[in-house]
Amino acid sequence: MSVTIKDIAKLAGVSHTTVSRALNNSPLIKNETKNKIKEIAKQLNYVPDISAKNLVTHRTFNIGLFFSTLNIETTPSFFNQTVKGVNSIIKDRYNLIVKGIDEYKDFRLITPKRFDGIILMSQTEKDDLFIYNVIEKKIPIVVLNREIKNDKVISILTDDKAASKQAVKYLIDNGHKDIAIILGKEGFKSTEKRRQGYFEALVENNIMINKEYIAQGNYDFKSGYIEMKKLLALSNIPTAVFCSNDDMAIGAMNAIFEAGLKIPEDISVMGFDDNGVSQFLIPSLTTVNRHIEQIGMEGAKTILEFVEKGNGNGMIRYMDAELVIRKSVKNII
Amino acid sequence: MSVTIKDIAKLAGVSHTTVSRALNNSPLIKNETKNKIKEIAKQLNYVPDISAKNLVTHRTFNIGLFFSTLNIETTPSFFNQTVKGVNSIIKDRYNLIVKGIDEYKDFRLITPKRFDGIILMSQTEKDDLFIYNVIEKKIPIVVLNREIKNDKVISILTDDKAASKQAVKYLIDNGHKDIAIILGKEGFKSTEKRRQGYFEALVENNIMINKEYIAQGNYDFKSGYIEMKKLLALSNIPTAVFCSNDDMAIGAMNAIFEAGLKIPEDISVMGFDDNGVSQFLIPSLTTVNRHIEQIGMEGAKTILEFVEKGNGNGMIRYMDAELVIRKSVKNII
DNA sequence: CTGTTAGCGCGTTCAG
DNA sequence: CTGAACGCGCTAACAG
Repeated sequence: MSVTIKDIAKLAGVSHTTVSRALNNSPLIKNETKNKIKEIAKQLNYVPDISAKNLVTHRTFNIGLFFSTLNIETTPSFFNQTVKGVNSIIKDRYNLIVKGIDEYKDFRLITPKRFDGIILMSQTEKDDLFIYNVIEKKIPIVVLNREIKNDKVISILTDDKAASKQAVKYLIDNGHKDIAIILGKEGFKSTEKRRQGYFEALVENNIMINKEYIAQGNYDFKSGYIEMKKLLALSNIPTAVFCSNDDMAIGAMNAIFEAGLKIPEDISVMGFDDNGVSQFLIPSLTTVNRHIEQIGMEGAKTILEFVEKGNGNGMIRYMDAELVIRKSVKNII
Repeated sequence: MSVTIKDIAKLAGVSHTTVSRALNNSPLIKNETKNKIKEIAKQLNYVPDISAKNLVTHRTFNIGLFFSTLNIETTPSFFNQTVKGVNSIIKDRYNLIVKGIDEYKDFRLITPKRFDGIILMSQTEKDDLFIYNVIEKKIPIVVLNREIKNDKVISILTDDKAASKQAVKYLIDNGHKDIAIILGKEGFKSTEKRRQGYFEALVENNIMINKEYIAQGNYDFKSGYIEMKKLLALSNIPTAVFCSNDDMAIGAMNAIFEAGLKIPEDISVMGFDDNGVSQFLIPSLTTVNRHIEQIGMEGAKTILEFVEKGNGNGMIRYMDAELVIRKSVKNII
């Protein structure tokens, strides 16, 4: 059997209580005995029995990292960056439990007895049910990527409007005026925010908004392809296209190549997300990096503080995104 | 406070032991009382306290999924597929704890008290230290992606040799004879296996092996680019290149485009891995899919059996890979 | 078939 | 500053 505080107690000639206190750095214990006990613990390679500890402290040292789903809708690099970011903070202090919400039949197993705190990388409104369930059970929660207005939840997300505005501004700075946009999925907040950024950039630069240049995509590869085809069929083809995410940008690029046109010579393409593929495309895609990994890190720091110090007042935090200039946009001035 | 078996016991007018047994489907309990107790438990929304349970059963319901690292060397889609595959089997029965080995300062926290079993997606020999540590502590382990010869560990991996042989055979079937290979990182088992497959395919088809066509890469994008440049500088340029992974294939494609050549018209390119990017390239990359997700699923099934039934005799299982035909290889017959 | 009793390893009163 | 005694919620002997 593994060593317990009792074993240490015997060796140190004290009670197990003293050992417990010493190991937990209680101020009640003399430094001398404390050090002695710690020394013995180290030599015996003592590792606390987490279950026993949890039973009495009501903690678990489990942090849950939930995604709306682990399926195709979650981009690999998005997923990877999030887990990486969170784990880089959590390290071995906590267990990081990675799950898709859709793997749970019901939420009975989501309890404070199983999770000290939860980070949710939320991608759809359907997650709200989950979120309210978690709040109800008084489990600390941080929501990434979506804005949740509730005084119990902390949201951390990119300022999509500012980011897309910056992206479109870059196109304008490169001399483009005929700029089309392929929108994301209808009804999504991010779609709306990115659209707003596009509008604002145009308006602030006195460029008329051309309805023909507004295409309704749905964030997937195929919709980018289809909508781009429509844009190419216009009598007045845009000189640049802002795609609301990289997947659609790739679809659009395919459509452009198929039409026998060149990027960026004939038409410039701007993406959004920096999804990990975009740097390898030919030409490499100019896009917006949302620093997902960093959002994961912030989420982790926040939940730890929440869990350990109880600072859990709801708030919404915006993180900056970064324009990544590569080779799919041409300066036409 | 949450409801415990004692609460149920009171309501049912039995002892808490009986409740425990009933809920665990002990054959010692009459069906009648069993049903009654279960009914009450359901109405009270009873969820067992996992810590208390663990304390006495010495189980944790934690399965660890470890990667060599969560850093850049682990491809996002590789990572994503693995987690997805494993979780699709584990579901909510176990907590899946996802970590990079390099997040642990030492392995003191890796104990049977914290993990019922461990799945290791191993990518380097350095993991052996970790593996032996786990074995020593008698934690059930399944190693994915690397061959571990030890009667305590079950390995599950692709038959790289057969797979690369199949890939090269496809090139040959398409009329190619001047086939170059860009090897993976020196010293890696996979590099060697894939090289062997290449050799065998050529030999069996009576094609002379040309030393000039064997380039030493290291699995990364850049090495593919550099080695391809060298191949293009040959007096006798190959008509096809087999790259030992997709990342290098993408690098090679860039080199080819830079040289003003077309794929597949001027030169055919074959990858290996189907890394998630390859389908979006232009042209899309013909490659070999290793079904990582399925390997994850098998790993999960295996570890569960190991943990729950104790079937843990070391063995090595090979999984089939699949040739994915896309547009980067031309038939030149 | 069911209940009584004990104990898992730890933290926490309450006394000293 | 330290220790004795108790209890967290659960399962496992041992009785009946």
